[in-house]
This record gives sequence, C-alpha cells and structure tokens, in this order.
Amino acid sequence: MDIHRLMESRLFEGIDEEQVTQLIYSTSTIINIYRRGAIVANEGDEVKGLLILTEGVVNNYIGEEGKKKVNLKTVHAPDFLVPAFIFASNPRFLTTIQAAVDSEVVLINRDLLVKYSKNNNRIMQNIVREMSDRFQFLSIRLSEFSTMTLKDRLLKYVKEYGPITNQTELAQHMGVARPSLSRALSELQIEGKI
Amino acid sequence: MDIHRLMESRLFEGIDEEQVTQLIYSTSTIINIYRRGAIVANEGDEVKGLLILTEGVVNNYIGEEGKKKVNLKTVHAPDFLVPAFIFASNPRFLTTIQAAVDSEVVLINRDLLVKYSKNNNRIMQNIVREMSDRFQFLSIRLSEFSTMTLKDRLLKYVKEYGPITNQTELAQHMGVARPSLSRALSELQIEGKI
DNA sequence: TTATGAGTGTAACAAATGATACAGATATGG
DNA sequence: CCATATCTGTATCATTTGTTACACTCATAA
Repeated sequence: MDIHRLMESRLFEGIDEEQVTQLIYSTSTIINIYRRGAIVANEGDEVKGLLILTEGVVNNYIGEEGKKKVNLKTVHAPDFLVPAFIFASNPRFLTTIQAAVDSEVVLINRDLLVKYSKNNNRIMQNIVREMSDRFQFLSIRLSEFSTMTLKDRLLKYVKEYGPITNQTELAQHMGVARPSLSRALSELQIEGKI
Repeated sequence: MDIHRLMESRLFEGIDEEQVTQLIYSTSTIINIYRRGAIVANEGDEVKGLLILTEGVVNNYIGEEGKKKVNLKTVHAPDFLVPAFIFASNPRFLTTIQAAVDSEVVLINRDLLVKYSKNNNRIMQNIVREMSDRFQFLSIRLSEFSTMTLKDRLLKYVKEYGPITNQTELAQHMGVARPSLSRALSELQIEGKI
C-alpha cells in the first residue's frame, strides 16, 4: 500500500497523515489482497464498513449469475468501494466486485469510522461527497441507457475516455452483446465518425 | 404543511418536534408552493440546500428539452428531494423537477443544515441513509434497463406497484415510446400474464 | 349538450440489438 | 518457437423497440 498516494487522493483530503495511519492500522482494520479475476465481494454480502481500494482496479457487476451482466462502474485505486452502501437501511452489496488486476482492499470497520468521525468529521464529508458524485454519475448513465443508441453512447465514450482497448469489457460496460458492439464500431468507422 | 406527518416520516426519525420546527421556521428557510405542472427546478440549477417535499408529488426527469425524457423517480410527500446532490462537488440539479400535483417544497439552507448538524447529527444520518437507499434504487433500475426486456420490466412493475393507471406516464418511467408500451401490455394480456 | 383534449389500441414499416456460429488475428505462457 | 486461450470481424436470422398515423373512448369544461 502506498500511503502517500492515498494522502494525495480526494479520499483523505483535509486529513493529516497521522490520523489516516491511525485509521488504517487500527486493530479492527482488515487488509486483503486479491489476485486478478478474484471476487472481492458477492452481491448480497453484508457491507461491514468503509472499503478502500488501495491498489489495483476492480469492476462492479450487477446481474445474477448466468444471466446478462452489466459493469456498473470500474474503480481505480486509490478510491472508495461502494461508499453508498455503508449507511443504507440494508447495507449489502448490490454488485459483485471482481478484481480486474491484482488488487488490495482495506476495510475500516463501520463503528470505528463513526466513532472516529465524531472528533474529525472530514472523512465523513469526503465519503458523502463521493456518494453524491457517484449518484450523479449513475443518474447520467441511466439516462444514457434509456435515451441514447449504442452508437451514440460509443461516440460519447471515446470522447471521454479515448480509444477503445478491449471490446469484450466495453460490451459489458455498455450492457450489450459483444458482436453488437463490434458491428456498431464498424458502422461508425464506415461513417467516418471514429 | 402538516408537521405531524413530517414527524412520522423517516426524514426526521429520532429528532424531536421542537428542533424540526426550529429548522423549518428559520429565517433563512424558504417555503414554496407549486401548481400542478409547474417546474420546481431545472436541470443545471444550483442546489442551495436540503429540499423537502412537504406536500404533493413530483417527477424527476432527465434529458434535454425536446429530446426523449426519462422519469428517473417519482417522489411523494413527505420526502427529500435530490438529497444526493446537496453535497456533491458540483451541487446542481441533474434532473428537471416537475410538480405532478399541487405541491409544497421547503428549502433549508445548506450552511444552516451543516451548522445545525454539528449539535445534532441525526438529520445528517437520515439524509445519508436516504442517499444510500436511493443509490441502491438507481443501481437496480440501471441494471433492469440494460438487462431486462420491456415486458419483463412491466411484469415486475405490476408486481411491485399494482395495476397500471396511466400508460403515458408509465412509458416515460420506462423510457420507451408510448405505443411500444401499449403493445407490450397487449401481448402480456394475450399471454395471460397480466 | 357539444366541443375539446387527453389517453388508448393498433397497424405497418423502420431501426436497433440479440443470438449464434465460425474464421481469422493476436497475445501469452511454456 | 509452438500451443493455446482470448479477442475480434462478420454473416445470418430473430426479437425488440421506435416511428408514424389514425380511429376510438372518455372525461371535462364551455
């Protein structure tokens, strides 16, 4: 884990290193390592506290096993995992989280977090801000799913994220069949739009 | 405004009436009335604080004017409006909010809210819980949009919400064209599933 | 009562996407 | 280097949804 990179991220903005270290190296904090492809959490598992992705990249899939899956969000370290679920009425994972590359996740116990934030509320503010931003992100994605055609979404994607590296993954991100994505790309190229 | 109904809702769970009254009748709090069909807020407007729908019903539309719109969520009083946007990096409405019936909205200034919650954090806890629950709601809707067919979504809808009263509205909720919804309903009836 | 507007059913055709299959390309580990 | 797995392009056909148009019902206000 790279503490300095953590400190420079938005997660611990406004909080000094000593306090972060205290939180992360508390006796009730758990640090887990996951190999590429390993499942970090399953849909339905209880969310026991604040999850921080300290190394690696993970995907958030939704959808039952065997059925069609959608990748709701890809998270790159350092960042929170499912901050929106910690304080829900029913704090459980709605998504299956899978490591896209070798990854490391820190779990800070919910009670510890609450106790700590009584003295320093800044961490809670950062979590709430992140929740809000993700809510906005999700709202926009939902409207795109229901109003834009695949080709339009692809055009928007390349504008925002640059050229496409992996069609198979992108198809899951877009919630479409892989050959459909391939066809859409071909058509966009023929039309000279990409 | 019906203070007792507010007190019984989840919004002010754990907070006594005196404090709620103090918040709502603060000098910086604004109470607005909207006629049926009136716009409560436009996409892009700044979110200045906590919005509480104290009377009525409103819809949250996303999508630019003229283009296809989706009704992200219908909110019935008493409830928060867009709690997830208050503390975002860029606290602006992503949706256009329109009164479905005559409605009343209370705006509690963000600074007042923050100041107040330093002494009593319960209101913030309730807001965060509500944000979380809405995030989960949105996640599920997104996966439904991208994995389920319209007919499947309709079956799920009638299971959860009972018989359909207004196809035109429901079509916007489902993000589909009105005749498509009508056709889907006909087919479900022929198949004896509804 | 009538006129008007909103909601509904449905038909015909167009467009978008799904599903499946297969071949060629490309990476990757041994 | 080869062997193998993964990714990609493409064709074909099926299914789903969009678009447009029109007729019908129903409530409601003048």
